[in-house]
Amino acid sequence: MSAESKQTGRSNTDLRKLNLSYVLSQVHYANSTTRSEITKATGLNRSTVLTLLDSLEKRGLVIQGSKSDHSDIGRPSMSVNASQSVVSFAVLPRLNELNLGVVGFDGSIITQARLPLKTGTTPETASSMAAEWIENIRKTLPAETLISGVGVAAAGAIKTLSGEIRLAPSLGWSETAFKELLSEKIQLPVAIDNDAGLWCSAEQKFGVGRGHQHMLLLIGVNGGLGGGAVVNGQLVRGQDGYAGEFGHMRISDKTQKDYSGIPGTLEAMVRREDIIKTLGAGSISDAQLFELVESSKSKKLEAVLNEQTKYLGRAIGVLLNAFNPEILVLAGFLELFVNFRKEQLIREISSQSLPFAAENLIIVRGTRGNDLLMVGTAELGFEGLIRNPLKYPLTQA
Amino acid sequence: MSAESKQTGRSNTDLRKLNLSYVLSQVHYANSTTRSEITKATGLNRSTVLTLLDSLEKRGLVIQGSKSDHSDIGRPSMSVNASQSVVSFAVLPRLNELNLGVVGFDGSIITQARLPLKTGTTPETASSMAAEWIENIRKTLPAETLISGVGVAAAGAIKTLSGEIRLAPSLGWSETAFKELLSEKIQLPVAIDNDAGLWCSAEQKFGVGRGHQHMLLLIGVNGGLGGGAVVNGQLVRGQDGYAGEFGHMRISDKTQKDYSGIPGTLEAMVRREDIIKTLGAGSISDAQLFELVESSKSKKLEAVLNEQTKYLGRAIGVLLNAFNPEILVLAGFLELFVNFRKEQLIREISSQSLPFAAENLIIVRGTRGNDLLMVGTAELGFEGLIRNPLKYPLTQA
DNA sequence: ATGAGTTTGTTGTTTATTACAACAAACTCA
DNA sequence: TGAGTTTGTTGTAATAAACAACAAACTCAT
Repeated sequence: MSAESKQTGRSNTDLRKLNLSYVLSQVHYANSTTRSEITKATGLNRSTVLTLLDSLEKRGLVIQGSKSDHSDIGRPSMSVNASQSVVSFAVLPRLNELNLGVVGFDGSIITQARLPLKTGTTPETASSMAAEWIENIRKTLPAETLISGVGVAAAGAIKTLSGEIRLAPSLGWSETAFKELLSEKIQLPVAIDNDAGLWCSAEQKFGVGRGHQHMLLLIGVNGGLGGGAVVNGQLVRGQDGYAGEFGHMRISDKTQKDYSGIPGTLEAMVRREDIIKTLGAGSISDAQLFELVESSKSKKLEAVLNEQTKYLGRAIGVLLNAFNPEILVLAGFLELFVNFRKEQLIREISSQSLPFAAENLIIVRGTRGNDLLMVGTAELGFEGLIRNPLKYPLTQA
Repeated sequence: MSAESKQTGRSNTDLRKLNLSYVLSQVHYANSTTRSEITKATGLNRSTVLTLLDSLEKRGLVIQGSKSDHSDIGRPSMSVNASQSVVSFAVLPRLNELNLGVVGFDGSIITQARLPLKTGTTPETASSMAAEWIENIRKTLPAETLISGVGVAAAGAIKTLSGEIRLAPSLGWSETAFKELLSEKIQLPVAIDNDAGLWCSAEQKFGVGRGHQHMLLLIGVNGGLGGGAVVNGQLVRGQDGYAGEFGHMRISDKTQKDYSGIPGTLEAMVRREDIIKTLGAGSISDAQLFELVESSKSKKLEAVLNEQTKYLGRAIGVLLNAFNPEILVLAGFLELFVNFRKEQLIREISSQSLPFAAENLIIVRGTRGNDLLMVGTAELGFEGLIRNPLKYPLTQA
């Protein structure tokens, strides 16, 4: 499909920008690589790669090492690494905490903090807390540090272009211009997106979805079920950024409602709470949950899981028919179904979707831990830099 | 998202290829335009556009007219038109007929034919019929005609890259390498895709979806319900080309089955047949159907339509949550719901999806008639040419 | 009609960027 | 230790777009 996406005529300068951008993204996603590998990957001439890398190095974005350890024949190629001196901030407001971090362009988490967030904290207050933390950290960073930007991840409906949080039930926020609120306090470029979508994107770039151009992610937590889709290597955001709300897909005539009040949706039918209740457990982690499920012999649990697997399979079937992805990632408590119900799940999927859409599908668990989401959120702050490596407004720390 | 899609390093020659491709697509989609408009649209220098257009004209792809009728101030800009001497063939095998056509690069349908297709005709026979017709037409074309390629559209599961028809129920075909079958008979590049997806793409390029980057299409005919999605200006095909099978989305616990045997799907709940039966009508066209519905006072029809609107709204809600498109196109007999049930439909949609995903949505009828699909199918034959205007293997007629 | 004002076509020159060629450098291996 | 191989580096060539200048073709006011 070569419809006009938004491409326009390209000049010589644009050509260089494209090549710089591609080389920089190679370095960023590979973290550590060599000049000769970049030469092979780009298909550009050795001397051209030299020029490109030199100008990236001059800007402080990459570091060319003297030699890379290897044992191949021929002169060893110079190592190329993403600079740790270029950083992006990640801001993740959540139910009870404000999770903050500094992430290096090499993908390392340099610092992070968890500030408690009282219920009812306003966006105004939360953004001030984040701004203050960022300013304090900024002072402690080495003088040569360059700041690329700030990424914010929130659970809810986010209008990505304008940076508004339309509704974030777990935070009790609505209709807030959060991007503006934060950016005017810290004078840095801020981007904001839905957390599930960012997770999806992060799995594709750094996690289990590496190398896949078409993927789906479903993630279940206590208060909801979200998702994301990658099509042709790009996260699907839609017109305003509300795409990927797979939790609210209605798949049943049943009347039980999800956290948004819509009946019969995936989020209404597949609930962590219901499993916890059946187990008679309290507030436990996913890991603990999986242990309990594994050791349980409860018939009632069996029934609940059967029912949930049925509906999860149905929803996945719908999504496969729509997207025909290469890989499906189940994260959060949904890992449970990969761990203990994979066969049943696959049966449900195949009985409820066209066989073709599922025939080459890979189903995997998501990457454990919250580090991936933090890196993925910081990624928002790197996007502008990668798109335009030499002109993007990098700020001195 | 600037993940590595499939971009690679770009040379000066690639730069020219990109610009040629962009200019050519501009001319193709606008059909008739002027040099100065291309200059504005591309942002390239006047002299550069001159060079680009000259080399396209030398290859016989565009025609630069002496003058364009206008009444603006200043020297009039030269008109630029897509050449009608460049053509693509469209092949559309259907239930009872083989629809064939020659489409000019300017979007005009030059010739078309409908050959009867007996039930049970094999892919081998059908491809021979198509090949024979193409060879005959080829002889009648002016000597300077250049053939870009052949596009095939079929209803069913099409593995687009390999060109296999995995299953086409209405034709009774399965597991057929149709692309290979046809291409070896005519020695022309052949591409094949799902008809609903092509319709969607055609609506975006030439029809009601013009200018939209995110759109959805649902199309209902007698034997089934298909769809397509455009994300970031590109048709979503997925891993193998099976994406967009919205008819087989399961949205209900009910057990009535669709034409593929899956229960409770959109295709099972919203059926043209059921409306026809309620009306007591026989084999009628969509236009006749709409007239009958408009004049009917039947309570039974009322009930059937209410029920179908409910499920259609539910399915649309699911899709809006997934894709957040700018525009939704309802085509085939589904136009009915835009004509007579739009308010109810919108109510159903909003009660079953997040309000945000639908707030800026445009709902429209599809473009009437089969011409659009023919043009869209021929488009498959133009894709290679547009991607690489100077090197693509154009064949003399 | 006529000339000022405006926009586009065309051509020669300049600038930017990558490719190419040649050689030096750094490694492996026999 | 030297042949073979691959990479780094540098100077030059090739390619493509931008720029500048002028001619051409039109509108509009006088």
